[in-house]
Amino acid sequence: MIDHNIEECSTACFHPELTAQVKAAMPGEPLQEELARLFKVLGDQTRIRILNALYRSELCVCDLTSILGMNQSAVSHQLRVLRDAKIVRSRKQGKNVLYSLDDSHISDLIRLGSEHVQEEKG
Amino acid sequence: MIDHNIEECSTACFHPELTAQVKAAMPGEPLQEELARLFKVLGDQTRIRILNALYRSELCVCDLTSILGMNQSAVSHQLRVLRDAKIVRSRKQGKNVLYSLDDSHISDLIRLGSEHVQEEKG
DNA sequence: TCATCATATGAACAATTACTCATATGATAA
DNA sequence: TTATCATATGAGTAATTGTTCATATGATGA
Repeated sequence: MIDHNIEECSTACFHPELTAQVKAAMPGEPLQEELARLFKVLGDQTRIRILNALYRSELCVCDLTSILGMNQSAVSHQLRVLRDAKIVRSRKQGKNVLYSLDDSHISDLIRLGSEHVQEEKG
Repeated sequence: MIDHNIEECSTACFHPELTAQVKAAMPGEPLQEELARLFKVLGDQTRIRILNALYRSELCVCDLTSILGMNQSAVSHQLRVLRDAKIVRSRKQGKNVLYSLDDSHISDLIRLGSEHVQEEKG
């Protein structure tokens, strides 16, 4: 849904050849859309806390409820978001459902992001 | 604003020692909050497209306007979000303002995220 | 079977957000 | 100075989202 009614800068403002080069080198829209969706899922404190917990151990919903200090419904809703994004995986064990991280990339992303955040503070 | 009225599971449901261990090993809340904020900023397709463009070259707002096919106001608003998050940097050159990535961690994050997304497709 | 427990989910609501429109700012050129 | 151009920004709005409440599902044990 890209609007092509661009108000092009009058003359010397923009750099046509550079712009064309960059435009040609850009990743495809579907990839960028999925990438944004991935980051959006990571962009919530509750979900980050869930992932930081699951990074340390496989846990059932009830454990997470206790660790996060949130009610079960809220936790389950966020777990669904993470499951849909294939960031966490679940398996049943009796009455419980155990969750764990689905993908090593995710912990790498969290590690890298944490480094950035920590360095920025200094 | 953590609610401590947790409905603790009756008995054998949750694993107290494990839960305590994980709780103790969790990163501090401020770090997790900032991390979530960082990912939230990355979690928008327009901003991802801006970053993918700036990854390839320093560009003025007008260039970005052309590359993204969006109007100047929308681009400037998103650039502000990125500037506030210290993800991009700007410098004046005549009437133009040139933007570039502020931090190498960001391109690493985008690279890593892209890998994840691409592998997931297969 | 029925009761209970852990988890999942739909609806509703408040808060946030990305875009548009209009206008302001600040630099250059005449 | 005044006009013009590139960019920034405030207000308004539609869409999205995180939480809560109530309820459903599905497994276990009696």
